[in-house]
Amino acid sequence: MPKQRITVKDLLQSDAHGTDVHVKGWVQTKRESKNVAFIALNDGSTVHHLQSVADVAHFGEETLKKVTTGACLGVTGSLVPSQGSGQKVEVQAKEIKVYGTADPDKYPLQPKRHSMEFLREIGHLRPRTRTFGAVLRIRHAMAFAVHKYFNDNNFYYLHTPIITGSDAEGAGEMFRVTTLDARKPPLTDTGEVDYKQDFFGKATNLTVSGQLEGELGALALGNIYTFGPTFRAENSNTARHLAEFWMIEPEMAFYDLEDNMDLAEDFLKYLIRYALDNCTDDLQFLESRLIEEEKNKKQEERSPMPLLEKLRFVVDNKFERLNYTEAVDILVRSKPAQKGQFVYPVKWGTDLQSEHERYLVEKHFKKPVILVNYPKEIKSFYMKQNDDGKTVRAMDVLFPSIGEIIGGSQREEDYEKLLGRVQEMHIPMESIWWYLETRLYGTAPHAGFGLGFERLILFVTGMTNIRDVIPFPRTPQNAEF
RNA sequence: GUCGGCAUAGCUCAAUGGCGGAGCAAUCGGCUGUUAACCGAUAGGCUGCAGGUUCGAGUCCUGCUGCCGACGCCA
Repeated sequence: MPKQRITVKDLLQSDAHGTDVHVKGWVQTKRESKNVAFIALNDGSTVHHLQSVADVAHFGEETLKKVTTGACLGVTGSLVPSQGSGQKVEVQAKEIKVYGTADPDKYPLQPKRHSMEFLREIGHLRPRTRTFGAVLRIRHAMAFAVHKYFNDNNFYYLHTPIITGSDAEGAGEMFRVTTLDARKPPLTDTGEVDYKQDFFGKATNLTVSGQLEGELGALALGNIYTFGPTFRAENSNTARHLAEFWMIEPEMAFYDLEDNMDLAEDFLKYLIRYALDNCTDDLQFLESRLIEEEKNKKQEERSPMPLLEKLRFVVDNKFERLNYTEAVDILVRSKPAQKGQFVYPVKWGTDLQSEHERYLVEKHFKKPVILVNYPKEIKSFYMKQNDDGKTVRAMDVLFPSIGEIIGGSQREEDYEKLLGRVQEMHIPMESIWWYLETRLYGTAPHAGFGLGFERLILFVTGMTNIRDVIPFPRTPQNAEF
């Protein structure tokens, strides 16, 4: 008897008929008739189940009674061609070891479709569903592909701090990190909380972006990227926002905005192609799941194309690139604007609303769009100013249905211009001096961007809520599991 | 945070202001190999919580709580 466990994935590809195998996993369903029971087993290695066949007389009721949906089993048996049509091979069971039963009266997962809302309530068990298994395997593959892409292209993985003392980026509200007694913190003479007595001797927060530190890396190592958790204490309640999410932020010395766009497009296409090449089974499962789900929807609410076709479409087509100013022109002349169908008016100088971005991506161009050269007033202080005095070298990559997937820019490398913006925006020198010094000593043109990892996974998996593409979502009023 | 919607069996959902139901799951039985098996039966409920209107409230009204969707902030 082989002691080594073989995964369901390997088993299903095997043609070593007649050999004994040992497989372990969780029961998805059991179908039983008088003489024979069929146990569908899943071990997380693939979206497919293994069918193991158990002779009722051989095992007896006592054992088979414990084999219920959710139970964990070890099955030893002979790998044989399947008599049924659903699978090529199956395991004719000789021994069944029950590692853990799952009381069928209480186990919440059933062999049926559950709503995503219900599965969020049982976050500790939802990885056992096929849908979450598929999403989590794809998530893993995408994380691996991120590292592979950058490693193959000579980028260094830079670990930027998670606890930070700077509030410079202004990307959003921050979570305070402190060891002070929340009930009676030490106070200064003026009655403020005295963070000099805190653990780090100053006020600290969880990072909202690794970019500023990333720039330090790029201005020494050339090309770097970060890939880590990021925290925003915004009270955002949408299907696209998390309080804790993972962000990928490459930063490149000697890149201008064009280079930055080229990298962003190539990177996204590489990742999606990687999923198409390496996650075929999971993507096919998610695609058919989506088609099934959309049968209940009206024609106009259904996706314009199936998941795999949508992914191939993005890989095969060049992203549309245009200036913010051009985008505003298109929007002003658009049908919805003329008919007054936009909730928000389109005007040069204001940020584009979701409805405007969606119109450009989904109706006008019908493909990903990169918008560049935004008005400086609506963008961050560190972005390189254009000669027109009005715009900065910012870029947003917009994807269908999820909107902004990447935000980036060429950085301002001129010390005086950067200092000017810092002063205009009243950023305290004691929190930003080190950043400014990079422009004082051997400054260089450079650029970078941030890719929201979960937004990428949303797009690749076709899932609709960002809470369902991260194992343990953190959102306002929810830090369960 | 703003606006809107929803809350009924373990799950997904029905029920004109008038006796709370179905499918799935569970339990029991049947079935010669099934594919989210099939057939028969059984059991399962403080209709989210607190008030109010009414002869009568799951249904109408008020408040609270939770969830969902859209929007804002962004990635």
